[in-house]
Amino acid sequence: MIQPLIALVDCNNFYVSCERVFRPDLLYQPVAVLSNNDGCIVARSQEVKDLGIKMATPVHQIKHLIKRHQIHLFSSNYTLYADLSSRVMQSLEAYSPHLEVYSIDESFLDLTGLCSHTSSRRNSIDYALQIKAEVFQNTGIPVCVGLAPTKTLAKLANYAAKKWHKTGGVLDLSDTLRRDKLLPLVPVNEVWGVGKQTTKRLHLMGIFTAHDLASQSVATIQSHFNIVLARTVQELNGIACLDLESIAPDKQQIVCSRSFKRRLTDEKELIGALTCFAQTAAEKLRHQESVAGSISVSIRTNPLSQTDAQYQRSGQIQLKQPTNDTRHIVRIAKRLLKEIFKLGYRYQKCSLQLGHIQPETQRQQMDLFSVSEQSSDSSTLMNTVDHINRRFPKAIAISAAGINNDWQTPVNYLSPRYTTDWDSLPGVT
DNA sequence: TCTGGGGTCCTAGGACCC
DNA sequence: TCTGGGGTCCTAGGACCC
Repeated sequence: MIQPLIALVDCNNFYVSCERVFRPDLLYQPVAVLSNNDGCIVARSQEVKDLGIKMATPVHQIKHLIKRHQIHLFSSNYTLYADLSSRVMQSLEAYSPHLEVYSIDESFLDLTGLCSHTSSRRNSIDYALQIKAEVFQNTGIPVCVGLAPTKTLAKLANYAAKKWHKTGGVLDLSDTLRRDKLLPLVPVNEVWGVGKQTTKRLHLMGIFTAHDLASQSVATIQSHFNIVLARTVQELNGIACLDLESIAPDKQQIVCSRSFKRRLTDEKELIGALTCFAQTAAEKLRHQESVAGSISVSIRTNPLSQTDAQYQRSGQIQLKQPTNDTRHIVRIAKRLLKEIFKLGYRYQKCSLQLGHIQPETQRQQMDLFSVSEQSSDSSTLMNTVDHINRRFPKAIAISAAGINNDWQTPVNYLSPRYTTDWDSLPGVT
């Protein structure tokens, strides 16, 4: 039987690399990309990591470092990142018939039988090096490749390929001898699926490295923790428990939420924000040809504020009849907001959540006594709106969404949409 | 003054049923 | 004093991921 071979291809400092593709002058400069609100650091170049700046650090805490080291900042340019991501994934498709796009910057590829026919490790390494070179050639994005018989080990191989430069950005952990050498060097919190809380408890049990965890009996871990971590132990030992999912399942919930640039106190302004969220969420819902059976809305003040009075509440409604009509969702959201809104608080964040999502085609039969809230021409109208908005973004919107939404996030360091907007195409002089 | 957003999965516990 | 047992469904909350 052929040993399975999974590759994890992960882009290096993805958002930063995207910015650098069009700004080669920044290649060896410290570069960071900021979160939606220009509030936190969400991507760092190696130079920034070397300064000891951690992921999700609030910008205001490191102003002095930004100034002293002249760190180049960028607001998140998701349009650009999404486009480059799809180009990376397109390049990868040539290398395996089974590909799972795991996130915006990484994919699992099933290479079983594709490059192990000589059973020499060199062969798989060559294949991975080829993948790496082609992605860079096609997109300008550097990647690292981890190879192993399970997803968890492939993640680990990728971690090591990134950390130890002499691997050349490619590492194969198919060989158990090699695993025995590497796993004792990897802190247990670097294992995929082991987070902060689990790490704390593992430390108390004297488990500090990936090797320590792999040596535990599955039953022990299952009894002290849960099935998820028990699977991780098996995966670390080369026994696959997690399948490659080449077909992305439909989303089970869709969330839209934002922190506001400034605190909102007026119900009208919250309605405006909520209406925007409802439009975005409903559009996503229709894009996967689904309807939602429940809607919930939540609002809160800033929990980190020492001076503001705190308030947080959410409300949910199960719909008699599932919908994907923006107008209907907006109506319900407004009604929910009315129920939970309290005057006199400074609201920092608001979110809208669609749940109980099901395929449109399986929309349940109405019961005998309910009156349809979704008119028969609804889907025609929504399709038309989506169609127009795809060509002319935000051309059609619900009026309550407002035009001057100054609660929206500041983008002080936004780069152009180099690849998706004619007027932003980089020129050559 | 300023601290991201969008997801998934699992578990415990309550309600309810027979 | 004793106060069934087993099953399902739903929800809230925790933990994790990128």
